[in-house]
Amino acid sequence: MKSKRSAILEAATWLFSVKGFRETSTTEVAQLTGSAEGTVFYHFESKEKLFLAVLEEVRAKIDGAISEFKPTTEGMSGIQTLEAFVAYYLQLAADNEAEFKLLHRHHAYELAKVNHECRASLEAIYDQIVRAFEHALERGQEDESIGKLPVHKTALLVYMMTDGLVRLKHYNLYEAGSLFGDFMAGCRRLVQADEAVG
Amino acid sequence: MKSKRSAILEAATWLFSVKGFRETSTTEVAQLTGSAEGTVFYHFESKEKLFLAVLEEVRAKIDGAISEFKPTTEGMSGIQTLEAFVAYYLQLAADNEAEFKLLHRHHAYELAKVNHECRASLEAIYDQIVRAFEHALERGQEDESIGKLPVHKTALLVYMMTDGLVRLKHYNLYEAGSLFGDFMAGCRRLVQADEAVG
DNA sequence: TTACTGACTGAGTACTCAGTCAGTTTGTGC
DNA sequence: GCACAAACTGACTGAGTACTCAGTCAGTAA
Repeated sequence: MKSKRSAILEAATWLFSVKGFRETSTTEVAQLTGSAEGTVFYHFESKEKLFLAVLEEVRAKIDGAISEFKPTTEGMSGIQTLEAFVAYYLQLAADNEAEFKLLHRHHAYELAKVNHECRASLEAIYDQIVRAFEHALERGQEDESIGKLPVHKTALLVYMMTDGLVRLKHYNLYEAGSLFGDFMAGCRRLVQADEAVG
Repeated sequence: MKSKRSAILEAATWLFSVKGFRETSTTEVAQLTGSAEGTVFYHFESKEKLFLAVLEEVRAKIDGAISEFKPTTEGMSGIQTLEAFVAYYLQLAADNEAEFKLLHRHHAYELAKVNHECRASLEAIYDQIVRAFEHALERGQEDESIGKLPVHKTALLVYMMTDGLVRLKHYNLYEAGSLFGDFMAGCRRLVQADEAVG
C-alpha cells in the first residue's frame, strides 16, 4: 500500500508540472490524495519544502535513467552513442512528461536564485545530461565519427536542440512528433566535421 | 507625456515577464505607475484582458521588427539571409528581453488553450518568425547555398536552436554569450547539403 | 489496563488579491 | 463660469491561500 507521503509527493509532481507551483494549492494536493490539509504539512514543513522534495525526486530519477543508459553503449561508435542518447533522452522525456515539464517551468529557476538546495538539484540534473552528450562527442572525436568541434559548446548546442524538441511537443504548438527523422539527420549534420567551411 | 494606459501596459509587460502573471498583483502594476488600483481596471476590464493587451503589443512589436528586417536582405544569398536573420533575432531578443521572456513563460500557452484571442496572437508571432526562417531557406535552395532539406521542418529546427540560445541567456545557466560563434557555425552545418549521408 | 507514539484530521487564523464603486479631479465645448 | 463626460482615486469586499493546532485513533510496549 502506498504511504500518504509518497502519494502527496506524486500528486504534487503532477500538479506542479501541469498547473505550476503558484497555481497549485496545498488544498488541491491534499484532496487529490484523499488526505486532510494538515497531512501535507505533517510530512513537508512548507509548500516550498514540498517542491524541493519533488525536485530532488526528479533529480534522482534522471540520474538513475542516465546511469542505466551508459552500459548499453559499449561497442558503439561516437556518433551512434550520440544518436542513441538523443533518442533515449526523447523517450525519457515522453515517459516522464510531468518531471520534464516541471524542468521547463520558471519556478525552479527563480527559486534557485535564492535557495541553495534548489540550485544544487538543478545543476546536478543539467551537469548529468550535458556530460552524457559530451561523453558521446569525445568518443566520436576519438574514433573520428564526429568532427573536431569544441566538446562542451557542441554538447550544449545539441542539448538545446533536443530539449527544444521536447518543449515543442509539450507546448503542442507544432507537429513535433513528425520532426523526429529530420531532427536526427540535423543532429548528425551538426556534429559532422566540415572541410568546406573555414 | 505618457498616458496612464500605456504606462500600465509597459509596467505589466515588465512585471509579467520578470515575475510571471500569477506572481504579479494588479496592486503592484498600479504602484509602479503611480496610479490607483482602480485605474488599472478602468483601462483594462480584468487582469486577463491586461495580459492579452500586453501579448498583442508584443505581437505588433515582433511583427514590425521582422517587417523592418526583410528589405535589408536584398541581394544576399540564402545562407547569408539565414545567418543575418538568426543574428537579427538574437539581437531583437536581447533588446526586448521582457517581451521574449514573456513568450518563454507558460502562462500564455495555458491561456491559449481556452482563449481564442491569446491563441491567435501566439500563432501569429510564431508563424511570422518561422516564415522568416523558411524564406531564407527557400532562397538558399534556389541559389544552392543551402541543401535540399524539407523547408518547414528545417526552419523549425533552426528556430528551436536559436530560441534555445535565447532561453539559455535568460536563464543564465551557462555562459550563453560565448556560444555565439559556435552556434552560427552549427547553424551553417545544419543547413548544408550533405552528399555523404544516405 | 495504562501510557505512549505518531500518522492523520479539519476547523480555524491571518493574510493576499482581483475586482468594485461611490466619489473627486481634470479636460473640453459653450 | 457652467455642464458634462472622461479619467482617475482608494477604501472596501469576498473568495481564496498557506499554514496551525488541539485533538482523534490505531497500534504497541510496559
